[in-house]
Amino acid sequence: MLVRTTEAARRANLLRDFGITSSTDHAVSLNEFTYKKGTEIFGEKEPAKYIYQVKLGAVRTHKLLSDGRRQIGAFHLIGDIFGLENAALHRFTAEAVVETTVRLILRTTLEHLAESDAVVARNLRTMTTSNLQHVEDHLLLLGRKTAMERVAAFLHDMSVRSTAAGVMSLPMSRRDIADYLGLTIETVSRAISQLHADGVISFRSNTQRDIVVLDHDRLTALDKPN
Amino acid sequence: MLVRTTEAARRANLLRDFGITSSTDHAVSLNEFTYKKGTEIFGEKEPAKYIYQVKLGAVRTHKLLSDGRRQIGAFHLIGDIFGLENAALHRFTAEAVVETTVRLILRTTLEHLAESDAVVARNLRTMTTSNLQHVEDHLLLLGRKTAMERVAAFLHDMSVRSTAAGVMSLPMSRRDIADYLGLTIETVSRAISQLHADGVISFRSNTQRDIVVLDHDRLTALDKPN
DNA sequence: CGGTCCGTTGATCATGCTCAAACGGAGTGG
DNA sequence: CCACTCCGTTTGAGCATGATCAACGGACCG
Repeated sequence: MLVRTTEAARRANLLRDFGITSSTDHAVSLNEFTYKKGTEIFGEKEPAKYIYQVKLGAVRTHKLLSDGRRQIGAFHLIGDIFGLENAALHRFTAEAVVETTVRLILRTTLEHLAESDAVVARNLRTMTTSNLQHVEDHLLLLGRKTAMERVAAFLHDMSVRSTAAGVMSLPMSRRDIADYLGLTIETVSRAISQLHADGVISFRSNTQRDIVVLDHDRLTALDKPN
Repeated sequence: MLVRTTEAARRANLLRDFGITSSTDHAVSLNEFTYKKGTEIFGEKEPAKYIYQVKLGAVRTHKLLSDGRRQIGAFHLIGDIFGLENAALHRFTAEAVVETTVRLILRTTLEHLAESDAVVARNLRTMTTSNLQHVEDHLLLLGRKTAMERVAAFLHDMSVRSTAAGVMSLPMSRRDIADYLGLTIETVSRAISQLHADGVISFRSNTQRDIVVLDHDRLTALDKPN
């Protein structure tokens, strides 16, 4: 009995770790899996069997045109949920940007849970909504913002999301950033160089992936408010 | 008693008209309202009090940058639901493209209904999902497609959605189309002229807003498949 | 130490934007 | 009924932003 109680508590904790609160205790199986850099986690149009949370690393989701042009929809950092589709099939391909460990939860489990537990259902809707909000904001960026505004918005967003102190370490390549912002790698590189020359950002260590935001206000000013 | 039953039946029918099926009968108040061409139905960041369905006319939803640049997120035609945010505030401004009549339903009513009725909840989720899908596909268009591909995709989509026969009547202006596709009115106009010159489409009547798709295959070929 | 990958920088190009003018319905008033 | 204006659209000419093509350099890795 004691064992069963402990096990239920552990599962409840795992569920809570997944960012999903429940009004009652439920048995939910949570597994972990690690993907090497660049490998596919799930493909577009595959059945959406699991919902994922990034435990360690970073994930990108993208769509492709037949000739190889790529649009990255979002980057998912530690703690973020992804693969939550509310549909039978995934609508993006998900890949590990770097070596990445994810937690998995069966979609059917969560949906079944949502049927009986309004709190879980509400949580799922909230997550879908924040997905939607991000994508909607990205529409405006892709449709109407200049290259510099896009890069500034990206750095600002990453800075807010990933930094505790002033340094952020971008796990993704210039190509990934370019495909996220609807630009080329050269344009992204030039914009970042410009920001550096203007004293808005600086680089830390030997790699180009650690960026310090020196002038946060100037960065946000470059990204036109909406 | 008979009166009450009839009233319940009427309400159930209205709910069904709204595209929301319910497992049981519920009292749902449905109102209609008509907006003049160009008027605002709701504004960005306003409380999302109602959910809407287009009964007659057409609606556009948009976001603005501070300097007036506009991104239209979607056009809603007859039968379409809009304003379904799953959040406290609207994230787009909605305006009537032409004189438009909408059906309204209180968001709280629907949400309350969804709490107890899993079928309603599922329907709401399905609608949110199709919103999400449309926006995600639009990301790819705005980030990676050429002007001609965008216009072709737009005409194809409108043709599929609004046409019974071969003629579609576009209710929105070139400016609206441009702001939807992330282009300028001149570029949209040139692309449409090009399609006309190439014999892919033709114009009906005296106005420029009735378009006949002559070569559906060639139109879809111009929009790269994804 | 050679090779590869990734990012930067430079030079040129092209797609789509800007500016400008003309066109053509729709509506209005003489 | 016709002239007039207004407004949205088309078309043209030149321009600019960002793409393309190319070369270089540093980091990493065998």
